[in-house]
Amino acid sequence: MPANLSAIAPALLDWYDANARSLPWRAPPGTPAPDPYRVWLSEVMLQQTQVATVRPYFEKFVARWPDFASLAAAEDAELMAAWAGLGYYARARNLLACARAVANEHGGMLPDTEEGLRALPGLGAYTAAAIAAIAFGRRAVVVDANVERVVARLFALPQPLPAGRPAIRTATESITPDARAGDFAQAMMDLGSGICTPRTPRCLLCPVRTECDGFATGHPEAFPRKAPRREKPQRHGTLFWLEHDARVLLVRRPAKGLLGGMRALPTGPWAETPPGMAEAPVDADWQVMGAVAHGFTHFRLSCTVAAATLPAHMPAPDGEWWPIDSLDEAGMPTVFVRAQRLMEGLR
DNA sequence: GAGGCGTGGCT
DNA sequence: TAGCCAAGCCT
Repeated sequence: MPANLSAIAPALLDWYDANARSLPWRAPPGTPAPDPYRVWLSEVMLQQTQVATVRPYFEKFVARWPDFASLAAAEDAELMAAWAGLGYYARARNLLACARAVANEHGGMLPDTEEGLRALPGLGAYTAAAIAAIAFGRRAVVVDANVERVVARLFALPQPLPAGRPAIRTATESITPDARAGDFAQAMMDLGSGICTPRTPRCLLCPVRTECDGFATGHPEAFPRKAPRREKPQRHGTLFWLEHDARVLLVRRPAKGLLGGMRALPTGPWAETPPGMAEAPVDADWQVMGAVAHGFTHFRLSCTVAAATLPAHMPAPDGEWWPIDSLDEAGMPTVFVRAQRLMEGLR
């Protein structure tokens, strides 16, 4: 354990006052708390997603839906399309459910306690604590992947993740100040993303280097230790590009599961071996146009792209005929956009 | 507890 | 360059 626990928060807050990143959802250090709506929206977008990726989505969302009432009134389809490309699409479904709960059951106001926030869709232990601290000034123990790394190094905690999480939480609790808990949390995350980085930490720039047991070991990058990952399996599939009258057939994927609720090209099964034209939307003269690859969280996907035109006099299958010229506005996940780009390259 | 669930940046 | 990793949540 670091010799002087009480020195960590003041040193970190001083550093934050001078070095805080300027972010569109963040109030400058020392100023009144930012709009809870913006804090909530940014925190959900930032779940497992880096700042640079989130920023343009955040700007687009607040311009279009500036508060809970406007977001609660959005159509599911337009919300899902606006989220396309950001990933983890359950977040978008929960975002809408949460906005509607706030608008309809909480008088348009976000609960201002960790417990109240935790009960809302899409808000887990981390996000509830972060919003309580950042938007409402509550003392809350905020632990994300950055904080895990910073704390595991400060305390040189030897236990591998995920088993070591309770010890990390206890250690974080021991250095969280009563005042400015929101700034403290954001300072820890700025430190983790810019200085206390995973591979090669910039310890010479670190404001708490002198308190850091991991630095003292000479190998801070060794913390936190992690259990080995499982290998990702390879799967194969077919994406179907069915044209008719300068339009292409799109479908809505099932509400839950992979890419749930998103607009997409029709697909066959994603299996261990290439499925060929199984489950094509119509019986047509399918031609293989190329292939696209994509990595998901837990498997890799390699897809054949097959194209055809709708045979004359054949009844149209279920789905939307989307104008090919405006396909960018359909809001499809990335693997389908890759297939779209492939087809555009062949025109 | 462990696995499902996206995507892009970095080394 | 091919992993590794990320402001996690839900079941």
